Amino acid sequence: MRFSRLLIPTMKEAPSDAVLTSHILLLRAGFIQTSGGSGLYNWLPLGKITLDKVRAIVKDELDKAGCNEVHLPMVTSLALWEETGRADKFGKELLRFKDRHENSFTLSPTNEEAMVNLVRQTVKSYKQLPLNVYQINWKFRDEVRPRFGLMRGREFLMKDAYSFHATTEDMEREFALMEETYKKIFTRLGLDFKVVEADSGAIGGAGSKEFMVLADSGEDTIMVCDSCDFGANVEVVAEDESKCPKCGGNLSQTKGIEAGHIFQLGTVYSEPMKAEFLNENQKLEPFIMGTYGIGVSRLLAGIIEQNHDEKGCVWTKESAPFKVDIIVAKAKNSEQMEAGEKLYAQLQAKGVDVLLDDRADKKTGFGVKMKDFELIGMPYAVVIGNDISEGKVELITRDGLEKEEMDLDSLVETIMEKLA
RNA sequence: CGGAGUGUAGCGCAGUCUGGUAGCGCACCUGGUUUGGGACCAGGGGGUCGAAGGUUCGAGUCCUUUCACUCCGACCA
Repeated sequence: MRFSRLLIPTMKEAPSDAVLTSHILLLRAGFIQTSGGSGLYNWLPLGKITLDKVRAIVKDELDKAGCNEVHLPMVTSLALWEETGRADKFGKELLRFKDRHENSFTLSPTNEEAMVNLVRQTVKSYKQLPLNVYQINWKFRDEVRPRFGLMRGREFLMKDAYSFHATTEDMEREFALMEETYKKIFTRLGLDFKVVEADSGAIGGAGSKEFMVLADSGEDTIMVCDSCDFGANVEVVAEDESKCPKCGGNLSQTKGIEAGHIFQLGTVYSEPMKAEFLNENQKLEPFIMGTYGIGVSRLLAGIIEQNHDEKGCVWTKESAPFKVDIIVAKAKNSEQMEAGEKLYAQLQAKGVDVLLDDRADKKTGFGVKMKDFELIGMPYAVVIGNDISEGKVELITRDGLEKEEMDLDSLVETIMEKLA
């Protein structure tokens, strides 16, 4: 895409009410903007592109693991919530309203009931099991205190998956598969993370694990073992405990952002909702369930909390809105502009997501383009400037801001190697 | 929900104590000069000062009420 045609309102100064690094940078770099209410954000073009990239990675790995993507309405009948008693349990966080016929509804904060409803009216036999259905959809929680930008908004994008099984053993197999799948997703996104034992909270069920993006700004405190892979939220391990319950090693405390959470549910939803299937002995049994969530929009905040410097965002390769920013230093110089256009077409032909900074207005000089590149944080920039007459350009790596002079002839090849 | 703050142009702020015609920087528009690190000069547009009520000849400023937002806490897939 062309910078001149994209709405990218970068700012020198951030709104004074933003305190968290990721919040400040995402606002300043023009990814999101406030939308007139606490915890509500407009997703501007760069933010939408990036969110879609992260979403695509989540979808790709889930589909490979055999999950079925579906879409449920954001508006759920309150009657479903009353079947499990969670209408009361969720309290005011559940935003309720009535339609013109005075029927009660809610904006979905999570969808256990709705998904169980989908399955109970579709799946009748053990032969249809196991089944893992998911959606990536906007959720709404009327948080007591929304804060920190995308970290705790009221509206947020969440991937919520639900698995249905005939036996506990099969559910545990799926739980392990989801843990591996989540590890692949977090690894592809370039995140430093830790899987920890967690409390099941309002969702209920037996075992649960959280995927923590390690960051000092995280809202959760976790205990990690220095000699094995054990980790736990302080909710489930005493904070003063110093020995690992698994191997006896030393525990130390750190902070994390909860970006994923997987649960072994059992029948806590299927029983009250009478979601049952016929087993091979022709007997009705409730589904054994698991549920698996990822805060997709929160992941963006997590990526930036972990990857930034004093100049701006440093997106990881798979999350970046564009992989390469072509900076045409003087857009009115036809030699530079033509070289930029040619490189843009070449990279596009190779399937590289590339941004051409073709801005030619007199306010937007070389300095502005560089500052925007650094603030937005694409992995690479190619500067096409005065040396183009000798066939030379500059390649800048955002992480570390290392610059190297390159021959334009071999540039595409070099970039493809770096992106591989 | 408890505690602490803040609301003045798109963003950052001054002005409020001590009432007297609404200001500054950035951004935006016009013209010119610039052009490898957020340029310069000149001119210009944009405001019911969060809202309502009150005091006063006169309120951004004083009083009352209210709303919104932020931070700390409690809460939280």
